[in-house]
Amino acid sequence: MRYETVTIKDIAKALGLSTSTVSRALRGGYEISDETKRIVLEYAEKINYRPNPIALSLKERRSYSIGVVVCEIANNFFSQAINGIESIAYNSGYHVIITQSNENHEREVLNVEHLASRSVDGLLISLSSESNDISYLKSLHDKGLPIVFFDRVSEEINTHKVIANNFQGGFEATEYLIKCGHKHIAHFTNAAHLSITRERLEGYKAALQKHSIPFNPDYVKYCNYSGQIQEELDAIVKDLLKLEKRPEAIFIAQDKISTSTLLAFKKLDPEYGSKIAISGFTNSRVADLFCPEITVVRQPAFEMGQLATQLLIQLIESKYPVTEFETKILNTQLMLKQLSTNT
Amino acid sequence: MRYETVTIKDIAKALGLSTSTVSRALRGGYEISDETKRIVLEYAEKINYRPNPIALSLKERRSYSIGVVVCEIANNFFSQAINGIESIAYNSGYHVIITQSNENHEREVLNVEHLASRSVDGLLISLSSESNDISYLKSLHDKGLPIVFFDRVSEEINTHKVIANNFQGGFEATEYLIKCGHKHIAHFTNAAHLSITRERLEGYKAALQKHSIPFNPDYVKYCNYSGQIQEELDAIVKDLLKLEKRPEAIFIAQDKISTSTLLAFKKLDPEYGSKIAISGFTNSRVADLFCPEITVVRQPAFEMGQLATQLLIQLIESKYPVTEFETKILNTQLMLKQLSTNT
DNA sequence: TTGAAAGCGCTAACAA
DNA sequence: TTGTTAGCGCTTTCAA
Repeated sequence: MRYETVTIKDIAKALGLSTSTVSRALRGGYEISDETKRIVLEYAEKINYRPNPIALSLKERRSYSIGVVVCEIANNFFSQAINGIESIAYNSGYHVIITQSNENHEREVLNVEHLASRSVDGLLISLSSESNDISYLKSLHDKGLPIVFFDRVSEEINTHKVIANNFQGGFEATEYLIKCGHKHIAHFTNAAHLSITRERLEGYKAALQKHSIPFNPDYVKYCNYSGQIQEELDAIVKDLLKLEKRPEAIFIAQDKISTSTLLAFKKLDPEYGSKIAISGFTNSRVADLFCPEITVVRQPAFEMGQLATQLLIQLIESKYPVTEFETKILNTQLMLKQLSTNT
Repeated sequence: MRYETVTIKDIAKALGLSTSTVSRALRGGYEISDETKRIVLEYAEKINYRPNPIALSLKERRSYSIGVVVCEIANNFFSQAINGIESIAYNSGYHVIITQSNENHEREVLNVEHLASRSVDGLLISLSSESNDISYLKSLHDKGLPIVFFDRVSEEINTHKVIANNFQGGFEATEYLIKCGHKHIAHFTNAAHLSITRERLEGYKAALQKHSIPFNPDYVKYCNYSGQIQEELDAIVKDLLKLEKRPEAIFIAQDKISTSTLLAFKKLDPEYGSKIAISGFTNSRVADLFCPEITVVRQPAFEMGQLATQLLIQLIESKYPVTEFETKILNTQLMLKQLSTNT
């Protein structure tokens, strides 16, 4: 025994009742006298009785908790999404268990299996950039574990999905740069196979096409670690600097890639770096403070977390197997600068 | 039943053995024939058997998991500390359950009680700024729950503590500003009663005193929500702007307070804001990118997380009640700018 | 209205 | 070497 806890048995013994009577009194069963109920409740209150959720989980095969897997929590998008998740979960009586994959497939699998074995009632997941093969998830899903994808989703599993309008975000961010007069626009993005990567790239391409700017594959750079490793961006920026025609602008598809890019420029060619125009996905509060400034595409992270959680709880609490699934697409927002006199 | 799981019973039935034999085979007990062991292990592997940790927790009254309570995960200091925590915990066979209090006492209590009732084997906690009364923690600690404080600690509970050298950090950050030639130096900090607030304030005062600069209480501003609420800083900056003698510099004790301050200046008086010298505690990677730049005091967050976890696991696994506790103080680092030609 | 007993998955003391 | 049984905390038939 690790440390003292009051159990139903203690109450039963103290009151000269059976455990089942105490149990019924505690959960307000109707087949019990008001008097007994009162006595039990009062005593339980007095000794600060708390039911043991582990025993309940074992019995009910559920835990009133939901598992969350994201690649990293030190990311404004995910931490905001998690706040959205918690806001709904707590109000619906669920606890939230947060885990991070660090963009590592193996860690993702470990996390998911741990969550599943701990009887989470459902799973919210944004895939790691290494996760090509998600058969491990599929088999859990097939066994009946409710799963809702958000942000980085997969076609391989048929369930609810909540994503930002990545195409729109990519399109607007790119078109903004075009409207600023730029024609040579690079694109730094995540690992190639991720859903968000594809969608944002499509938006980028569509904007170029609309304005009759040729697509140049040399301008597209993939980051397998989503900007978490500075060296990755240093190498990419070096590549860029070697190009015959250096771009005048970059559309960056991810928060950390943006900041790592700025840091790389600052280190490798601050002169050029201070002139280049950048637009990018980020949910940072402080992007406004950066030099150079970046024009921000913001995702409704909090709402995405909320919505994903609502859908998940719906799945969990559904009396019948759910067979109709939807993919919710929430609009991104291009944050245009206030044209103030003092910048 | 939520979803299909293989149990030891299934294996026993399939193999015509008793559950205890299977159990022993699985956990490699010596009192078992190699043959039986082989058969069981092979079959378990084949059907992908996973022991049910909930049943284990119920039986052993422990869970091989540790609970973490921080005020917010969207904070570089804490997310780095959590990475340190996870690095040690995983290697020692523990899982980590992360919760956030949002600087809210009630939420902190809920989180801790949930963690405790879920049989976490120990607790790592940095107190919320609202948490004056920690008797709820004390009673858990008295019942035998191992607790290690980090960052924001309390004297009321006698246990291991891991903190940064906040005095030193405050002293160096302030003295740096003094050496830059500033004499009127404000100090923005957290809620007054937090340990980190006291310690950093002492460092600030000591630096002033060393350089014979009088301490002006009007220059010290407390943020009860640690900069998480922009309005709080807007109000403080407004106050500052009204002062007869505006400070030329500010030492800021917290990450979010720094960024919220910069945003407030940008909004309220960008002219003045761009001239003021700022030094502050932050573990952000991107502070270098800010305009104006801030001189950074960095805490060894990752190492603090690691150390706290090592101490906690030591407590958890100790065969005897531990009565000797220590407070580890890790040095902060003042990040001086490379004097480059191009800034 | 209350109690006795079984069972959730697993381990371990005791028996065989 | 293997099986039987009790028990972790709780709920829930079934009996009284």
